[in-house]
Amino acid sequence: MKTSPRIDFKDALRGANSKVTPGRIAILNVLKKSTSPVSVQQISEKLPVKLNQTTIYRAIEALSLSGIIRKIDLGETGSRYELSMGTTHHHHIICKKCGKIEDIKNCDSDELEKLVLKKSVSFSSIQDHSLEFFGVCKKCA
Amino acid sequence: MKTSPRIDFKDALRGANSKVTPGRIAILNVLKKSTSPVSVQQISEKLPVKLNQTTIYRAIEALSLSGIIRKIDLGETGSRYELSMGTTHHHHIICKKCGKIEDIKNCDSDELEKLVLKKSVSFSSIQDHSLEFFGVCKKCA
DNA sequence: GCGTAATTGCAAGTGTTTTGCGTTTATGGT
DNA sequence: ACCATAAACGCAAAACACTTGCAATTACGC
Repeated sequence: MKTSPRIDFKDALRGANSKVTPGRIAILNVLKKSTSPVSVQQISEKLPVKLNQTTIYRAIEALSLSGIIRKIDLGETGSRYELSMGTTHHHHIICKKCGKIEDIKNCDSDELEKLVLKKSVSFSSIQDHSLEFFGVCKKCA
Repeated sequence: MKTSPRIDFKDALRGANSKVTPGRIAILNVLKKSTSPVSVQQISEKLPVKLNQTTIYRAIEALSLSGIIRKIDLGETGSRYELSMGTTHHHHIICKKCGKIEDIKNCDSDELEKLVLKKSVSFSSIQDHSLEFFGVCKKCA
């Protein structure tokens, strides 16, 4: 009997050699509740307990490095973050009018990376890629 | 007899209802000379005549809006810019070690956008996308 | 419980981009 | 060529995103 693939933040933190602190758990819970990538500002606002912004930045850095969360760049001034564990690599589509963000899943990214590597003249490996689409959502159309 | 598709910055500016000023021409020439997207800082340094940074930012904004240049986001702190006119849409691959940036051309982006639009549940159109790859170049491998 | 290294808070600093405002300049009409 | 005027510019200051140094606190293995 398989246990359901529940996300255990404590285990994830321990696995990353990070201390389990209330602040980090709180940040991860904010990301968990969010349906799309959130900014540092938004994380700060949604936190049930106030955390110093330096602490948030440092937590985010640690969580990013250990792969628990993912940094998302949408061409805005600041970066956004989303939970990485428990989710597969995916892309986003952003409405240029209202800012709505939707996930795009099941794109064959491996194929894409292979193709790009073949086209490149001076690269030997690809580790990652970011692919973001910008358009207009149905509500704004 | 076809005239070669030379880039005329003055015409482009006039076509965008922008004044033709030495500053803007200078900025465009910096971008023209550059082989990869450049930061505002880099633009400022490469300028043959010193321009106030506010002026650079405002020029960049105008040039972006009129589609003469393109904003490129590589997950760094600031944004980069490249000439849009005279080039076709393309992607980039960035070396995580040395920062080298190479253009990736001839990716079938239209196909990709069509596919993504089909997968999306709440979007009705796609205007643009950004696709950046991160890896290691041969020199750094 | 205790010791220690990791984490946090605070204050200050850096880098990027924006805003307000008064001056200068490009350009269309004469 | 001149003039009017809207656009562009320079300067100073501010807003915003993020980083750093350091001292105080806390998680966690023993």
